[in-house]
Amino acid sequence: MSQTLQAVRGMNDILPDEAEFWELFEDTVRSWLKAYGYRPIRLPIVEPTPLFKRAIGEVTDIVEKEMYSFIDSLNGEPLTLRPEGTAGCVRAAIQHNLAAQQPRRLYYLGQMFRHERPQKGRYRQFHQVGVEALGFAGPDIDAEMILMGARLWADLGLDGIELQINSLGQPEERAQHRAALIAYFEEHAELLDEDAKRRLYTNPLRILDTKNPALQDMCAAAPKLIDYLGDESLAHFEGVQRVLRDAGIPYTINPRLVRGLDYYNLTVFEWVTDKLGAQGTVCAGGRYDGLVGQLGGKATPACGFAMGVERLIALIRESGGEPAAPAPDVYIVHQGDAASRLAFRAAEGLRDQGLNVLLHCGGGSFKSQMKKADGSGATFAVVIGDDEAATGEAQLKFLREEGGAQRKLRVDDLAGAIIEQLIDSEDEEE
RNA sequence: GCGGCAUUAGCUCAGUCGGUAGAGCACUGGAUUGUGAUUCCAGGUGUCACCGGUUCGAUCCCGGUAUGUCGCCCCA
Repeated sequence: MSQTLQAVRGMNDILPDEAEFWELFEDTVRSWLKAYGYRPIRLPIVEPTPLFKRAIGEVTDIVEKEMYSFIDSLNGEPLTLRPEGTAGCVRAAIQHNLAAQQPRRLYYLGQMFRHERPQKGRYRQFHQVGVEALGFAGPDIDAEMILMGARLWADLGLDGIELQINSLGQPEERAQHRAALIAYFEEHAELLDEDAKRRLYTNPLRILDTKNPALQDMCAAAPKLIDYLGDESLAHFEGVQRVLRDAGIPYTINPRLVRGLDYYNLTVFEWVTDKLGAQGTVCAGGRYDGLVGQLGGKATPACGFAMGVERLIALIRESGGEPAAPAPDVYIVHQGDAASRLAFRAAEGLRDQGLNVLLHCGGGSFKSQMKKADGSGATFAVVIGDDEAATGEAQLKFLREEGGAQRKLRVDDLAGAIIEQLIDSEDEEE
């Protein structure tokens, strides 16, 4: 294995077997999004670096140490490979006034980049489906987004994905809580470990997430954000929960659920599985009412979430999902110049009728060609040799049974015969 | 970014107490010079991840690097 000809660490090739599986996944996702009225938006992978600093927050891990940022050597512009999708989506919405007249439901799908240490479910280039709703203020859209998740898991045949929700309140409520929290931790400074000390003034909420057992009792008694929420925030949170209860969606309120990005307020939620090891969050999001204004747009309430495609696909695999390799309807076997010319004509004629056709290329004996025909999974083989070519005919052989029947037909009659038999066998299956 | 474990054929893996390596699957050809999946026969397709050290000799021992993996961190 040469060291120079390798993909960049943490950036994976998705080979055909896997890629077909991805396409099936994407088909499911697109029709699911359509069912909720979401429309696609396609955004650049590269954005100006300041966009992410302003949107995500200067002191977050993402911005501090995980972004692929560089200076465009041709014009000196600071650019960054997008580490998440919301910032770019909001930038586009502001630039094109998307939410000015009416609320918008938008989605996108594509790669994101973060320079983290690769691990299962965590790669440097990874893919997300992002879903954003701009211009909706009430808890109804938050709740609908959560219901969407539940439906998608069902559509994908997944279970055991658990919902956690929390409310971060409004910035001023968070600020009060944060001050109280820092004061509380300062009182217990002698208990704090190095990690906690590092975060004390940058991201004290994260201390609550500690896995250090020595800190957990102290954290359990720390000031709770929910006690700092005002009536409006509490009502919003209750509004979300009422829809969840009506829909019969089980959830747990996780007061320690904090987002890694600064722009969230009010509702935050996460869908988590315990089947993927350390990277168990497959979908997460929340409300970000301040972001549009913060990025220079007219104040617009907003809510969104993102799903990790690699993680969901790993989970589908974990649950026994296997891609059914798509097989052609027909494999055309041929030998000799005249036969080859007739084979091309036959292949295009069959494709005209909507059939999927693999035309054998590369020569070889009938025997080896028949092996490839079988290996392709095709339902039929069409065999054309000198004899058939002389009369404009072809042998049509059914491959999906032992010693499959074979009959000679005019090339122009192949499509009709094949389609007829395909329909018959579909009827039998039903 | 930190720590543990791993890396042998296209794939899944075995093996060599240090003497340059094997199985299954897959693949190629043949068993009827025009027919597959079954069966039989033949074929190894490999820088034993890379670089260096120890040694008469290293795939094996040691060090470094790369990549993967598990956990930490972080997060989708």
